[in-house]
Amino acid sequence: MKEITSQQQRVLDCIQIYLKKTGFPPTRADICKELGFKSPNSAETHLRALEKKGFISIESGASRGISVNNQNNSFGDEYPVIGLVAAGSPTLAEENIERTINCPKSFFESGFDYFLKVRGLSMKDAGIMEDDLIAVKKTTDVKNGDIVIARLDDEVTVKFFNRKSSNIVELEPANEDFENIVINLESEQLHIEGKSVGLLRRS
Amino acid sequence: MKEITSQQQRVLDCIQIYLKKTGFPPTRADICKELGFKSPNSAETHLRALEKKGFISIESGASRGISVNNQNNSFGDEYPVIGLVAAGSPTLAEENIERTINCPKSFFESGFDYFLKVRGLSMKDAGIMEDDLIAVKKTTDVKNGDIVIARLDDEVTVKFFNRKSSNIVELEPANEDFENIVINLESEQLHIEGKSVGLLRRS
DNA sequence: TATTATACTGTACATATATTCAGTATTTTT
DNA sequence: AAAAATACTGAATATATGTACAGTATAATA
Repeated sequence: MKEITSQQQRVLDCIQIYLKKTGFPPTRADICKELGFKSPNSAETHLRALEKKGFISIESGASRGISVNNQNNSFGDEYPVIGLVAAGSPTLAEENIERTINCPKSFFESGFDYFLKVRGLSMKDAGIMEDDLIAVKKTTDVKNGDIVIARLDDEVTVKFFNRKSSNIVELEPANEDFENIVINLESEQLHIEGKSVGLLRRS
Repeated sequence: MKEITSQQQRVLDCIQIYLKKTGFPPTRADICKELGFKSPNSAETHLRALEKKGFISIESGASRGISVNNQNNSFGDEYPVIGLVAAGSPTLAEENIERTINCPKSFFESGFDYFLKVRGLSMKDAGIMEDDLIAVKKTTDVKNGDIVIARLDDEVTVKFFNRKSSNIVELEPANEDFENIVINLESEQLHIEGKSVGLLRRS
């Protein structure tokens, strides 16, 4: 993102204010009226400069086809909420999507991919309760102590990850009533779906 | 707001999806293309119906001049994050605002007013851990069992609310290591700041 | 039973709008 | 010193787009 000039900043501000006020972007003429330009080409050239520098995108030919490239304050993404199905189909299968939640990707620091609805209390001492929504980032890059979403055969589970040796992994619950799951990677298959990067509770 | 028909809902959804995807509203032709209509007038009549029912506004003559009448704008609002100061100044004083989080008001079902950053583990069995952010709705209308943000003298605390009788209120922690706080309203002042309507954890 | 709302197709057209071309002038970069 | 970027005015134009008009048909309402 190159440097913006003061006039280009005025145009960019104008677009955003117009958007907030009306719900749709301005035309070249609107920008001229707002900023006192007398030719639509004044707005046009500024728009092209802003596009070139990456601040906006312009859809060619479309009227009011301006969109501001701002990931900070745009709530634009629908993230699926997935039930913790005990057995069966892969995690992101459509039939498992209960609903979606509108939330910016940056809402959880390292970004995330979906929400997982928690069943049971096996992680209660880590503050994860029934029906909580865990923000899951899809990754296999997990460290000891991470809360991971793991699949053993067809069972999906949320536990602390703890690699004991190159072949032995322990999945540890945060609840006295549950026991550690010890996995020998030579004889058993462990699939790491992702790790928890946050939590959302709506009560 | 009158009742919406299923087709009108499809058109409304189409507008919002288009907005999310492109950053600007669709034309009549865009809606037709998306929903399979063969005449722009199909979109037009649906739009007029949606306008009449109050779901959208249309600026006459303006291309793509559609705005969705939605109280939670695509831009979220900035909500303050407040530290749980053990003693002193009123909760929403500016010097207590650590930072803000951009989030739509409707993110927690009943709406909320600010985030409270939790200190200590007195509510750990309710799944509330250190540094968690509680979404607080400012209200004095609380029921037994609600998690309330209460102020006793200058001390702010988060506990379960339990009214024992007209004069006696108990504030109950969710942790064996802590004890109930019994308040006689005749001799002591209890101020209910609000109640928890959700929780956000970023780890 | 008449009327209104819903739900479309299809055509037509005025105008809203993007976009190009022709200039002028100043500042910044190479 | 030449080239490129910035910052405009002004006019022209192709087309993108809203919107009206003419139909058809069904369901809901008064």
